[in-house]
Amino acid sequence: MELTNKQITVIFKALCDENRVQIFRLLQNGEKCACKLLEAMQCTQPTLSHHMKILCDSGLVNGRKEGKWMYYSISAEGTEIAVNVLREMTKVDITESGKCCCK
Amino acid sequence: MELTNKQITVIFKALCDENRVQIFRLLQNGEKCACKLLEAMQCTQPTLSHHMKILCDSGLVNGRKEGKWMYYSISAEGTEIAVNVLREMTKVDITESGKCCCK
DNA sequence: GAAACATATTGACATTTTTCAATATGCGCA
DNA sequence: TGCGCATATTGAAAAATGTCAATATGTTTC
Repeated sequence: MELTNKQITVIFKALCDENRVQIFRLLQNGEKCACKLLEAMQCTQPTLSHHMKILCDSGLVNGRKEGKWMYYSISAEGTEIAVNVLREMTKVDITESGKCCCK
Repeated sequence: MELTNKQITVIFKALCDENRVQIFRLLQNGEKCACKLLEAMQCTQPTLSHHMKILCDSGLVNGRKEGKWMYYSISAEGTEIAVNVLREMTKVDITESGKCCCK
């Protein structure tokens, strides 16, 4: 379960764009298909598709294909991992004696 | 305590860059001055300064000036806020009846 | 099979981000 | 005061990211 720094950035890149934050908001009340998301967003279909790819690659969103429709939802597992990673990397652990000194 | 989408992206942008992830790692065992961080990083001083600005602006890192030295540390409050924001925005809340349907 | 539809991919362009060299600022000390 | 050191800022170039029009892929229906 040890992620590289690179993998960590992939997770948080998902949350770095205002449009993608808005997409999370739209997914909070359940799974939505791409066309519904597109209606609500102010972007073109290829742009939405691009954002959904980044979201899915981050693991925070799941994609499910059903016929010609694509359904997206927030991933409970991905979310859990992201919270744990954030917690882990911001955890302060002062085991070394003393603090940094420059004098 | 309601953050805008823009403000949320500022928080997570801090975690979007491999160098900044590495900086978090360096700060995990306590406050460090800029010169110590610079020693450990593979970048120039202006680049480090730039990353530290982004980290401080995100609220995840605190900066403290002491004479000509600058000390940085992980912010417990900022970390707490970031975890809460992440939790909040990935929380699924199905209050609306039924799911999205495209047919 | 062909037409209609939903979504993905490609390629080009614009914007943002990262990086560094050069320079500025601010502090301590002789 | 003036020098040396630590850090910040500026400006420019390179790299990454976001965006769209055009096109491709895959699915359903007739």
